[in-house]
Amino acid sequence: MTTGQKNSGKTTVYPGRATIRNVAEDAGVSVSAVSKVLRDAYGVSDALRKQVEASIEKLGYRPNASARGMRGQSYTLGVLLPDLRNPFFPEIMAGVNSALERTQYQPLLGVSQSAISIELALIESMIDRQMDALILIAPRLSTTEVEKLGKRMPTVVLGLHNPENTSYDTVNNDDVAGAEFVVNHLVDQGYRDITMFSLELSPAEDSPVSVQREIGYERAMHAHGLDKQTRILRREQTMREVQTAVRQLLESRDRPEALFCWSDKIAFEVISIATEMGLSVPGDLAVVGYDNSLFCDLAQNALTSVDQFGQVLGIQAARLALERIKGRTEAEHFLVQPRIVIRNSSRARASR
Amino acid sequence: MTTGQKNSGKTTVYPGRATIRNVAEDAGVSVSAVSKVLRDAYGVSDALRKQVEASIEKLGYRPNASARGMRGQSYTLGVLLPDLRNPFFPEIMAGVNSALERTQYQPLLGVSQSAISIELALIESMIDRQMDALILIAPRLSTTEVEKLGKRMPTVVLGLHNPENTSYDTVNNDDVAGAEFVVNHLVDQGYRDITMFSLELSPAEDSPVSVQREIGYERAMHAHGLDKQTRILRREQTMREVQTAVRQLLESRDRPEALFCWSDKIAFEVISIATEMGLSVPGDLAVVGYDNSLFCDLAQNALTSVDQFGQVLGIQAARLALERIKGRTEAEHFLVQPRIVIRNSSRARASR
DNA sequence: CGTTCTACGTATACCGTTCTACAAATTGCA
DNA sequence: TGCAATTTGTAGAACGGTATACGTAGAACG
Repeated sequence: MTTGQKNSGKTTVYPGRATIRNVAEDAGVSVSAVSKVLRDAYGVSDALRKQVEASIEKLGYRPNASARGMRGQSYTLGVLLPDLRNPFFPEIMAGVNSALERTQYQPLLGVSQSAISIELALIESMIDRQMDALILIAPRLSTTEVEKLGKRMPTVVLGLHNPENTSYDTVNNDDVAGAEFVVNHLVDQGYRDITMFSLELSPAEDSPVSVQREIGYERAMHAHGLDKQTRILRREQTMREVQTAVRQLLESRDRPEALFCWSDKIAFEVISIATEMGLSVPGDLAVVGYDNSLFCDLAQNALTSVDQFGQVLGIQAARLALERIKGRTEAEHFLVQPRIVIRNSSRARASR
Repeated sequence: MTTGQKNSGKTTVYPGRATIRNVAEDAGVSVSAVSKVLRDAYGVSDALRKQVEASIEKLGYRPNASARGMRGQSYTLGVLLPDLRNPFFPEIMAGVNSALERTQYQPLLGVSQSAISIELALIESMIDRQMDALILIAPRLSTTEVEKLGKRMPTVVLGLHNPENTSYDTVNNDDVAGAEFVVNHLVDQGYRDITMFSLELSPAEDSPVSVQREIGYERAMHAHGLDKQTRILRREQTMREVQTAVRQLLESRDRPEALFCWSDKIAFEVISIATEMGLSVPGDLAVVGYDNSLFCDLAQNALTSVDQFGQVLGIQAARLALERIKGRTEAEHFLVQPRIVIRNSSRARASR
């Protein structure tokens, strides 16, 4: 029979809430009038607005986002993060949040665990949920796929350089400049043999930030006449991969004087392994990171790092997303100038 | 009339997608039939199912979650985090994600920035968005408010002990036991003068985890006859508050031998300040944290900490939420037994 | 004074699902 | 064979908003 479902009906266990119709009735006006007030649409007298707003207040009415999503907007922005463990991403979110604070829009996060399959599923699922726009943070997707996505819905991307594309906006810090700052600073402190620890790319990805940072690194090394010392080590981001590579590098005869890591996360790992091996930082090895994340400031790390102003990036991303929703269709590309924050991990090299 | 304007008028710049009607048409069946297949409902022959599934596949159809939300479920779970910067929360999320991986349900995160006003707004906004259930992680809300919420919709709470409540489920680690482990371990290592650094509560909050950990601390200290050494320092979670308090404590004449911090985040800060002051850990001060978060393992921290199995907590929370959605109404309370992970920061005390 | 604007409101057709009520076809059984 | 029971499928009314099309006053204008 299958009649059993006791809580089947729509009334379920949990009580209903005021609808736009209730408000209209209470205010003695039409449903359309209420809708107009809600949307701040044309053709509403002051008196009507007051009237309706009073009823809304009185009934504690809140519009149902699903219903809205069916016809117009859902007032929800989807934000896609690869990983919550990277302390840089929270900064961006803080920016997004603060930019949307006083608007009707609500950002909701999805976490892809750095897996491209989950990333794709998450994007689809956000589209299913009628998100008004998507903010992708450091996506694994290829630029062509993101470009396709941008044609489907308003899209803003952080951490993927591609100024030529037309269908989506980008927000980035100037990774080339950031890397140049690092090399210049290290050279300044007396280091010459500077290796870069970068990210191994899967074939699918094409222009994430690490590539830009490599360009900046190479360019600056070249400018200082250090072509012979130029060395880039690339590894996937898994702990095991990173640890063995770092250990190997630090144990080898030609251990560099300084190591520029493409992210703080890697740099912390480097400090850890160096410490374990009895090497002192910066005495035996200078270390520089990228992101200037929370933990750089702790004395046990004291990590020199490039600050890319995550909050600013987040604020701009939110702004661009809202503009897209409002109707802008030409792509816009925002670039923040980073700064280097100097700490003990790159202190001047003692002359030998 | 109203033939099939394929692009349906208002579809703006972005193209439409297949609807349940398209699928029905393509498969040559009724809309209800397709809906039944989607919901795995009673009264579908094998042949029909095959037929419909083929069309779904062919058209790349995906149900619109907003439309679903209007009638029944939205297949979305809202997860509320106070703060992304705390490295413990990602663990929980990983658990939630993995538990929902193979289901139709999608978890979406909201971040309250540890502000009770944002937390409330976020909860409302998730209700507006027809979330099927809410998972609150370490909420600032009082238990009474959460209780009210639990009557409105399926709710699971992490990090708020209240086994007596009836309207919502809880998932926790045994904080009392965890704190006892810490004290027992420190005593074992030869420490006697053990201070606890805990959390200052606003009047609104009533039983967060820190209180439970205080109870465990006090109980264990008492069991070891260390009532006279029992000392709890409470501070709000802001960096400034914590730093000045720690500095003061470490500078004072009666600096403790060991400091048990209610969270890793605090413990890292303690290590930093101690390092800055020239104190060695554990030589001059043993430090223990709580959460066993990612960075404990780094050699520069080497922080002994209590592992509360965040992933397990997340998995259980997701399970309970799904059960609630399915119709369970009696509250369930899940408790995980934590374990202590011993590292260098609490190494045996050298006898004086 | 008749006509055209403009400002303000309303009626109502959707949007894409779910799910109840019901019809039709098939099966079971005496 | 007749009739009830079961299985399989369909029609169509919601759900709670949005937005178009339209009606109705006054005001402005010639």
